[in-house]
Amino acid sequence: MKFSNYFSPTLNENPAEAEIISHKLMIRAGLVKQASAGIYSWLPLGLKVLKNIEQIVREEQNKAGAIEILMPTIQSADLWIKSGRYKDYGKEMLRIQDRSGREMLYGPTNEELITDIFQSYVNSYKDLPLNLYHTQWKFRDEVRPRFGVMRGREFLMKDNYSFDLSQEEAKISYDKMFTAYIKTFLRMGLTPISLRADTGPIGGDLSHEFQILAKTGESTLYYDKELETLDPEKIEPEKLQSYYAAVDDIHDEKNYPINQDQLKISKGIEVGHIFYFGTKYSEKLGAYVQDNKGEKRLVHMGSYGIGISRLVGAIIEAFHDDRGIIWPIPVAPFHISLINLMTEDDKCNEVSENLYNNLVKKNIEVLYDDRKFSMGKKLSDNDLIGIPYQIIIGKRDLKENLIEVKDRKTYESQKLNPDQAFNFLINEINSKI
RNA sequence: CGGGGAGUAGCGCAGCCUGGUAGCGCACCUGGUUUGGGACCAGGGGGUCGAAGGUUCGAAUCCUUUCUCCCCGACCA
Repeated sequence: MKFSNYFSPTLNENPAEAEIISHKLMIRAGLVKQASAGIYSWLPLGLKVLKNIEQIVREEQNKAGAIEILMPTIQSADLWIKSGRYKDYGKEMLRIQDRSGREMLYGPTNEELITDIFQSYVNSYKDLPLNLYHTQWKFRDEVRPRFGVMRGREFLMKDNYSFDLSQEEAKISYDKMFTAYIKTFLRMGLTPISLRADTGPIGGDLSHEFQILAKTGESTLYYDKELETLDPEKIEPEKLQSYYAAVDDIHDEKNYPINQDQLKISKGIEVGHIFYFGTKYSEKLGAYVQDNKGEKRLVHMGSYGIGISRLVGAIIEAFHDDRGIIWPIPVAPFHISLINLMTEDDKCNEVSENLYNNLVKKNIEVLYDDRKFSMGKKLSDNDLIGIPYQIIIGKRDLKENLIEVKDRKTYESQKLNPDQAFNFLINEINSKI
């Protein structure tokens, strides 16, 4: 993509409305624009990241055997009245009426709808286990939205729902999702810490939340340091669940079950939550199957959520410096910023265009900064946007047929000729996607 | 929902106390000069001062009402 043809409005100054670093950077780098409190428009760069995150989550869900569907944002109140939550949810639920005065709502979650879908079609234990998911916008009318997309009222969430014949089988589904979650966050370059959690208003008996480490995180986590060094190929859910991990209001300084030198303390941001809640909804909404003896049995359910839009902010909280964002390659909006410092110079243009075309042919995503701005403006804009690799092409080095390849994270750079740079980056990026 | 703060050009802000025809920086447009870390010179465009009402000869400024946004707290993916 040529920057001059793109739409990526960057800002020099910090927006008055933003408080935390990820929010500031998201606005300055032109990822989102606030539409109203806790509601955002996603601009091209932000949308690319959002889609990349969504896709990683999707791939890991599919690998774990979940099946994708798509449920609507607007739901009828009927099912919610049946489940009892139309009353319980209170003012957080955005209630609306259609033209004939029918009670509708903008879904804050989808247990009711999914259970209804399930009970409409599934009648036999032979069809279990079943695990359905979708990635859809939700709306929760928070008392106080804040922190940009990290705590929006409208937010994109992947949520899925597992159906099993028994509690034992439900635990197997639960552990599959647990494993998928760890793998998902590791793939994004994050360090996930899983914590046993209170089940909260969704109700039930087993629940874990997933936090990712970030210096600016809201909660303080105390956990076994083993949790920091997980091999995505060898995730053992039972073992991981046995490790110590607690948030600060649960952790007891004087009494915790591991050695002091095993204990790590870090800040975290919650990005996922999983629940096993048994037959709570199947009971209320009548989700039964027949078992092998022909007897009707309530299905055991679990639900699993990942805050996709929140992750965009959380990843920035985890990866940034004072120059801007530092995207991990798997979620980055582009792989390479190709910065042409001298768009007036024929040689610079020629080398830039060639390299750009060759990289694009190899399916590398390149943002080619061909804008007619001064060098400093372009360099700082690209640092702000945070694309993981930069190729800097200027008149000075080109006299010796050299261009600069810079790592956005370490800020280390090397001078290579264009062919070497091409080969280096192809290898580098393909090994990390 | 309780407490606090803010709405003036696209963005960031000054002006308000003490009423008198609205200003700065950035961005934007035109021309020129520049080019290895947010360029420079010259010229230019852009605001019913959040909205409604009131006081006054006169309101961005004083008064009333209202809307919106932000921050702190209680709650959450």
